[in-house]
Amino acid sequence: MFSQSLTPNTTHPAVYVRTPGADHGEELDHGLARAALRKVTSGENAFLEGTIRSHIFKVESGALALYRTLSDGRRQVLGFAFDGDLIGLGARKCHTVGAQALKPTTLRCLPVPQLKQMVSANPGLATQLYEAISEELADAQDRFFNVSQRRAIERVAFFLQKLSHRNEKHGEDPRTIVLPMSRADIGDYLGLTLETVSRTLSELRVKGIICLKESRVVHLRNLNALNELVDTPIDEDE
Amino acid sequence: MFSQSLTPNTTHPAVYVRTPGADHGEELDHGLARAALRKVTSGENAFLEGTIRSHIFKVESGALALYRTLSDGRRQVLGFAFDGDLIGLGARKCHTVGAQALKPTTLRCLPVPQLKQMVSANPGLATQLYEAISEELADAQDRFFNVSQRRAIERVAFFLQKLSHRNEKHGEDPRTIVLPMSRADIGDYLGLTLETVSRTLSELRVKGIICLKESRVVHLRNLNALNELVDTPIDEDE
DNA sequence: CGCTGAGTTGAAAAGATTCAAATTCAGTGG
DNA sequence: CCACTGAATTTGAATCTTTTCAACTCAGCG
Repeated sequence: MFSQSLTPNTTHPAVYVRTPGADHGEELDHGLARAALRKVTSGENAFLEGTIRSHIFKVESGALALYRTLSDGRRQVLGFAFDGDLIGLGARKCHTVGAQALKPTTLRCLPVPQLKQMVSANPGLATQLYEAISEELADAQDRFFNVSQRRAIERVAFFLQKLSHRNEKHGEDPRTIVLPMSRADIGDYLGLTLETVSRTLSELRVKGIICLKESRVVHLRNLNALNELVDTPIDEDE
Repeated sequence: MFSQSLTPNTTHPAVYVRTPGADHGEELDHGLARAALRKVTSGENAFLEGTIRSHIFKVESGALALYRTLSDGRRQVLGFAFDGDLIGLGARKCHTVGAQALKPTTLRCLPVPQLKQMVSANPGLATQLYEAISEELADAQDRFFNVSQRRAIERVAFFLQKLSHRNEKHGEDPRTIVLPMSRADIGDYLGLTLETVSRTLSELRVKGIICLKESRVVHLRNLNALNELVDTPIDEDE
């Protein structure tokens, strides 16, 4: 599509993949299980934008924000990574996004040469990586779809719905969402200011759709209403 | 990253790849060269969203818009494809986007089973597809980056810059851009209304950055100013 | 107990959309 | 060849949404 090759100054977005329902293959998991553990403290970067992609990582625990920085200092959060997610994948030599821990986080680190070795030893792995990235792209398009032409309330609903589905997949309560990220991080992810995020959460609370126990703990009181916000972009009644 | 696995109702975005500077490998090109030709008229769909992905296509001539449709009928254009671009790639069985011709277009059609055969015969092809998709993802992130948090004028500048770079790569005049798509298509691509796109082009004209010979022919009079709009999102002076 | 950072809320301003009207253009049929 | 029709585009004005700037609250911490 239009997008890829036209970009001139596109730093290349290493592909940041999270394990889908099915995982990336035993081969990969096996290699990762024996990989070194690394701890990063809250606020620390697992890797920086533009640095050599020496390892790929699997998040054991914690949470990270994947971001790019604008020339003027603003940043765009491209996604969040949680336990079980793979990050740092990609065909390019350098990381095209940074990965900053949102809280204390532990990572398995698999050196890229070792990954390459595994791929050449096991051709099926390349296909798995292809599929994983295909998922990633699907996700990026979905996010684009749900952000670029939508109102703040729809964007925030989309965000909460995603987290809810994630909880569901992990056998956790889909109605209780613990946010490891700040309002600013959410805003940078959804293309909104932190004030708008805050206001919108308040609006959802007033409408009885969510309940804010603490500022970082969201309880979804009305999942149907939330889903409707995501599905139907116009003609939402009060 | 966060995006991929959380999505519940994510239709899957077959990966729509265009040939990067380097192509997708002789193997693939070879297969495509012998593939059947198909003509689609302006407005016709090469394939529809949700239908079985029976073939992948290479655009021989013409132009297409790749889009998804919202439940309320609105649509999101995810990209445009021009001659040389590959479309229809992806790991999923069904197309997750539709591809509508913007003008009379010819396509090479390679059946997916044949592609699979080629991949199994040539493991390197899987890696090439991986890299191609990695590019595609890079592009999607770049677009997201340049749309979600930016003003209309910056979005339109980004769009024009992309087309200019594309021309450059193809040995065409980077200052003269012929738009095969309507203002509405551009709006659906940039997350703006068609009126805003029109107004913004007028604004760029008034500022002397572009010159509109015809409504579909844009001449870039001041590339530096255009690039600045893309690079620096704030503090643009009049 | 005062700091500091995160979050909330208010009010004014900026930006985009919506609705509507006018204009241009391409293609058609007389 | 020209008027006519419909689609695409441009432009205007009112409205709506989000941002911006600022004030205020709250919790954790030295």
